[in-house]
Amino acid sequence: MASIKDVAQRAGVSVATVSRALSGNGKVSVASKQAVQQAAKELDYVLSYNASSLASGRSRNIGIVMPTVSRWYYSNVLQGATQELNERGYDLTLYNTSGEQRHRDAVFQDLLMRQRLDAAITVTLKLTAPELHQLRAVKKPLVALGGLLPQVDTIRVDDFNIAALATEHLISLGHRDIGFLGGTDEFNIDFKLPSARLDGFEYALDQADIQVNQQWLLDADFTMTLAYQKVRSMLSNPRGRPTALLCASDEMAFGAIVAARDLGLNVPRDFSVVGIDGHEQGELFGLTTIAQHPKEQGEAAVTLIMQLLGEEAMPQGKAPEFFPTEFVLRSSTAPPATP
Amino acid sequence: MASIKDVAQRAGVSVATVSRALSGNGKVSVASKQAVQQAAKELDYVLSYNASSLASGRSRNIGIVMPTVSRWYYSNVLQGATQELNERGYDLTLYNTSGEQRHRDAVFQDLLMRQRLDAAITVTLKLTAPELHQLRAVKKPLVALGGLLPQVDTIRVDDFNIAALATEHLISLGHRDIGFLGGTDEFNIDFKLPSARLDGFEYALDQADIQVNQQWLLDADFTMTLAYQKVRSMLSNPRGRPTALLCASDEMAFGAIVAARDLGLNVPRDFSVVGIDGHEQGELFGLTTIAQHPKEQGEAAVTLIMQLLGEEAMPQGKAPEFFPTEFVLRSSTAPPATP
DNA sequence: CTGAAAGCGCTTACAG
DNA sequence: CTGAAAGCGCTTACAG
Repeated sequence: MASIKDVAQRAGVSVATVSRALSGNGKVSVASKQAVQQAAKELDYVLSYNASSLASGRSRNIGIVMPTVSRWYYSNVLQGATQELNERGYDLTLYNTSGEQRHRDAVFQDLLMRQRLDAAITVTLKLTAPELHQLRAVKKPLVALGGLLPQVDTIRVDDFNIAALATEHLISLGHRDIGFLGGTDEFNIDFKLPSARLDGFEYALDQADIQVNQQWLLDADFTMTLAYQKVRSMLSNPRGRPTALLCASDEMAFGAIVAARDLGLNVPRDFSVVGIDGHEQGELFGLTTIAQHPKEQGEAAVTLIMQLLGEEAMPQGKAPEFFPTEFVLRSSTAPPATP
Repeated sequence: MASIKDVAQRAGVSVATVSRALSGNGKVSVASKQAVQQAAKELDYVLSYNASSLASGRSRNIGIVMPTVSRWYYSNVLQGATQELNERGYDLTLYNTSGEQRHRDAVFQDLLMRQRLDAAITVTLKLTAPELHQLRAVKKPLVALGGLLPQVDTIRVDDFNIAALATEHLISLGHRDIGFLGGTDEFNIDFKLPSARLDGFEYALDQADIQVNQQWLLDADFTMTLAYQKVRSMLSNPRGRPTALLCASDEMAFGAIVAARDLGLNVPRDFSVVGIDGHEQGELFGLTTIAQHPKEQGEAAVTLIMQLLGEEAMPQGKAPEFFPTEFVLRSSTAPPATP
């Protein structure tokens, strides 16, 4: 591999001039610049970023840590973040904490600790105290997406109010028998969000003087398949079923809709369903939902990182506390059929 | 930040010994090792990977380039690859070529060219000649997943035979009026796979002396939503509709099934549907499909990379030409209703 | 605008 | 088992 020395020699200038010509830092005469560029091209010169980073102290590399990448929310966050970063000439290094504990430990103890990053983004991760300590030891900017980390800049939607709003929508349509399909405890441990959504749901019911029916409080793993089973079972209960259901994710809402249909129920006439997410497939299912725009959340995290790195101006005024969401009214909700 | 010098000083040894103790390369006495580890811990020492990589020539960092990450196939490949890499103590750097051309150029001209990688994986990318030249200039191992790159180790499924097999399944059930829902030209340009699937479909029909009905050759963008529209339109055609449909992706097959149901058709009695992918939701839709295990493809790509890097032993015998797939028979296919 | 030189923080023959 | 030292390939004050 040609190094900067080879280029300098061929162009008849010093390595300092090559560095300046190629990086754009500092003044270089047009003639030198051209000579350098030509020499670099002829030699297929490729800059060593390790050397460059070591010398300059900047890596132009951002880390992102998430519990999985193969789910809708995460892959969309990643799509947004990677596009924004690549566009700015930054690399994105991906860390996945899924799998065994040993695996997660490796990420925090080794991978993230190697100073290759200018900053890091964590997505819906609840870190242990030692993990947070380790992350801080790197002394780089940190942004949390979705989860709430102590003393870390956070971008997140208002889960409580989203759930309350969706519930109020159902109540205002006339529903009083309303179920909730949230996440299992497993998810609450890591993400904390399903419980905020449940809280919002219960708050809205309480405000309307409606009792929560414990039988209609379900949980699943955010997938369509398990949601289908749970909802189908609930709807088959001969002792009564709700007329509406709030789901903590759109994919679970799809499962709920399919389950209702398979039982011969008409959605929304016999059974209303609301989701939370804004999944593309929601259109096909006619799903009423609250869109949270994960791709834009990923972009926003990158923008915030750039501001913390001083690469971009801080916005004037105070940052909004919550990332904006949007109520999307479609055909899966309607007043309950009059008995 | 504490550097290796600080650790050496505190532990009362040389930097060489610190390096050996922490990396595990070379012999170190137990006493020295303990002193070093303790000093490192007390100082919150974090290794600089840039310095380490520069000195050793190895980055322990693999690049992966894909056209998007927010689609089922890609996010699963990524999930498999990142898990395998993290487990081996490797980083994964993600490049996304979606978006504007300028963006794609940036990835190939700048990001990938910076020698930060030990190797790279491209996923279903058809590279231009200059792009391939640039990638080669880096002189690192390269593995192609899904696409076929000249003179590059490739992992891919046998698209032609998969499609032929699925088609033969329908023919053997008694279908003769069979449609195909593939990818639009846009996808063929980048990926090349939809056309291989179409070829396999046509081959199977030809073998059975069945004429291809051009009216039933549809294309979409691999999403459920557009597939729904296309299939619904085809099924509504008063001049006749097929009794079965092969879809080049499971998500499109879901759209097809929903479209048929919305028109009052029974799947599979009135209309059989086969997919290609092995999407988790297939179970819920009862979709007969051919599973291609993208997560495992991602893992296999990593294993191959490790072999090329000499980190793992090459397998004995010749590598199989194609990545294995699996026929999954469920309830979306049946003999056509007798007219 | 340009070059010589120090320095970024490691790894690794080399000699002992 | 250990240390002194060269070297990895850049960037960037500094002096001109």
